[in-house]
Amino acid sequence: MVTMQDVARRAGVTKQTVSNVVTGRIAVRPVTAARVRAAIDELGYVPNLVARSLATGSTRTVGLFVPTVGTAFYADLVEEAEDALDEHGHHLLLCTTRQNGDRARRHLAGLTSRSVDALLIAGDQDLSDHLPLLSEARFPVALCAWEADAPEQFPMVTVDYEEGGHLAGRHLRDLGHEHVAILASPAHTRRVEGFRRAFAETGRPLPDNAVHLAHEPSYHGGFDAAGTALAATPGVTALFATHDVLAVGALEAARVAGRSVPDDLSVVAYDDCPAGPSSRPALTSVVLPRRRMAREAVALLLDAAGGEEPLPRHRMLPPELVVRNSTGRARPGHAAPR
Amino acid sequence: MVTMQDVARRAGVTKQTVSNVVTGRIAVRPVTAARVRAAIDELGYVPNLVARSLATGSTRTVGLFVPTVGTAFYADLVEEAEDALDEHGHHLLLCTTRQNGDRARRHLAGLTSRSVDALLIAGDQDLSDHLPLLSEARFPVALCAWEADAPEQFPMVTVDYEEGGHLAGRHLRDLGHEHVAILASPAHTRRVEGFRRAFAETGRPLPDNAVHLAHEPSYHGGFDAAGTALAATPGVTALFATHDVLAVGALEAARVAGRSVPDDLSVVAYDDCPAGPSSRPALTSVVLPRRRMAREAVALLLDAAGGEEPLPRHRMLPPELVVRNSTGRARPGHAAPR
DNA sequence: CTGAAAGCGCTTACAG
DNA sequence: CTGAAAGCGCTTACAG
Repeated sequence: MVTMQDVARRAGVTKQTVSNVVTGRIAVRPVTAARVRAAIDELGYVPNLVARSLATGSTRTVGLFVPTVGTAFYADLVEEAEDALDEHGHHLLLCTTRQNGDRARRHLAGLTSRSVDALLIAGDQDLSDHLPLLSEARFPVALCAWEADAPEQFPMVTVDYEEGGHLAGRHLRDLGHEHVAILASPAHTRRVEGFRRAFAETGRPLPDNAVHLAHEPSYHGGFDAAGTALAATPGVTALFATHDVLAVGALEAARVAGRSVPDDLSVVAYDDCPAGPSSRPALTSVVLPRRRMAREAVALLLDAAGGEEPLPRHRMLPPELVVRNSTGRARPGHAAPR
Repeated sequence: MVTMQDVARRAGVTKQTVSNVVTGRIAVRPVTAARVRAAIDELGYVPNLVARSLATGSTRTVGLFVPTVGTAFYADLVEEAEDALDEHGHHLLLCTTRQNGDRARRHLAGLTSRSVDALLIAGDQDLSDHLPLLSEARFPVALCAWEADAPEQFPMVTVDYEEGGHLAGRHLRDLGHEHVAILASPAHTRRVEGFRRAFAETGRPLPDNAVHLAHEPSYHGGFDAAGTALAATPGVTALFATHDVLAVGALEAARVAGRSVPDDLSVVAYDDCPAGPSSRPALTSVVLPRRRMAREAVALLLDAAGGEEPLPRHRMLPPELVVRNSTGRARPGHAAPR
């Protein structure tokens, strides 16, 4: 391995000067700098970042916790975070927590001993119980894609999940739907709240039993929940699924039940995934600015790593409703009498 | 930050002894060890891995290059690699190359200066042109999920892509299909070769124009290619898509063309993705042992990082055909005369 | 089994 | 603008 010392010798200077031209921290006379650079090229010198890290305390590496990388949402988030990090010369240490508390804990220890500059935690599904542990982290921590109650102590950029639900509800309401069912994953309380609000604010709140919990966040979970919902209340004219995969299952359940979408039944989804636009019919869905969120979260994190107090500490990005072909006007004939 | 020296002072020993109990490299008298461990707990000492890395030369960190993390195949591969790495106390530096040669190159430099122990490159889509660069890597490199010609110099574990195509072809052939079309991504040459072989070996090779290239590896790419294929040769009774997403698009194209699957048309896919089992009808598909592949690749890589020569250097895992509901017997009525 | 010394490759004040 | 010295927190022979 060729070292800074080797370059110095070759260029006829001291290694301190080499360090100066490499880091650019202190200006070096142009002729000298050129000689040093030539020596670097000739020798193929590559700075040893672990030595630099030991001296400076910074590794230019950040950790990223995500529940999984197997959904379009988190896959996009990871890729965008990586891009943003790359632009700042940082690298990414990935940990997919996958509902495994021990792994998360072990990784946290690993990140600590590796002296990462900061840690970004995306998604609150797995980490809620580890929050106390995080207060002891020796590096800045930031949160993103957080749907549950946000711990005040960490900077965060997230999405207005509740407003997303509200958009979905208002859309259905404006289309004249009165009898609707909700297919929800247990963690999606905000989305459900927002959806309910859309109906409550016109004086027609949804009944408690409008919600049907999916036993798993998958096609089958959606299929089963939709089947139950349709059987329980035949008068239902619209379905709100708190996640796209649930909606795809719901589409099939509708077909099995002899309901045609959107004529006999409207379906609105949440968290746009690739299957959404390409399913039949294409799903109307709440879409979250996940890439933008990842990018802003990284900026926040890097600010914190640089010792700056990020302001504002908590950002909330707005969702959007993309109307496609799975929703239409309520057809009175199908609504059960109140 | 509490250091080894602090622990030593507290325990009344020298830091060398602390090092010995932490690493376990040299045995320490039980009473002493206990005293040291107590001091570690009291002080909350965490070993500084970057200092250790500088001294030992090993970072217990490996790099992973994947084309993307946005498909089920690579998402699973990443998660499994992470698990396998975790079991060996290693961490994962992720780089999704996304057809961006500059990023890959920049990351390679980053990994070099960070002194990773090794690099795993999954997928040959983006890296083929960077191979020469890799020979200069200062750490072991291993390959996996490699469909193109394998560079001999690197250890590798991959899947028999050709045999996967052959399985698909034999399945269709055995079902009596004679007039088939192939919807392919340009890079999937092995899959196509294997598929052709299944027909050639019975003396009825497929015509050159049986292949229809998808303009992009997506639902739309599959939809368009299938539309073209069906229009070009109305006598076709079966479609082979070299990727699941293409097959999902093909399913819709079949519907538009008034062909019902599997009665009027059989469709077989490749590279099982979640949409496969849940599409209508569920897709018959070639499935690759991606998790097993990731795991074996990590084992290979860690062997190499440990200085061992991995044997065998090249492993090829067998694919499987999962028969679901998108394939059935050829119905003579639909086949055009030869 | 324990202790004193040198070294890993860099950066950071501090004199010149 | 350049050079000599100390230090980042560990590990690794090497004596005792």
